[in-house]
Amino acid sequence: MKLDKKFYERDSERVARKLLGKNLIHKQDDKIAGGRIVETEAYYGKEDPASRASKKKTKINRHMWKKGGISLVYMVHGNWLFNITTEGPDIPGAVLIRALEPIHGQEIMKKRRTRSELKHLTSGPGKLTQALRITKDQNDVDVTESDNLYIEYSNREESFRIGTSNRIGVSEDLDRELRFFVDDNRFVSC
DNA sequence: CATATGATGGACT
DNA sequence: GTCCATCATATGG
Repeated sequence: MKLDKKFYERDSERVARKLLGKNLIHKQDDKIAGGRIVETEAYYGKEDPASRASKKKTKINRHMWKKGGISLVYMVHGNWLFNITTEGPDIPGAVLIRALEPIHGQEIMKKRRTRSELKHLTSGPGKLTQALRITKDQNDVDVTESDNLYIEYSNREESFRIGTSNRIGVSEDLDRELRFFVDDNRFVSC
């Protein structure tokens, strides 16, 4: 079952924590690829110096101000990064998906990554977009409506410890731990 | 136009 | 651990 609008229209930290253990799916050209989310980061608005929404709206970040549940894809250091917007209209926020445990379409993901070790398929924010073939074509998609790009509840009972840390790779972070990951999972990026 | 800038990854020591 | 190739955007002339 897909996560609905209500799931995303909450505080970013809450959404980031709750996304752990859910499955991210992307279908394209009859091929399905995806996996279990094991690492996320929460971003806020003007008060968050690390956020794309801390400055003015641009063509790329403008949908952080829209309703929750919209995909936000942009390029950093030659890699596409995949986020989902949180909160309601006019409250900017997003959650970055940083790592997955590969589940669906392992063979197609190996080809796209030109790597065969499971460990290196989706264990980082730029790696998972390559593996799932997420680019700016998948930007600004309503993931509560799409049948090709969405997040669904796991069908197995989930029980895991959540680890936290500061966010990775940001030059100016808040005095809060806004990175969340499934403790002891081998696909967490670092 | 030209250039600076990353919410990174991979190769290497 | 260190180094640097990467490339779409944003911004200023």
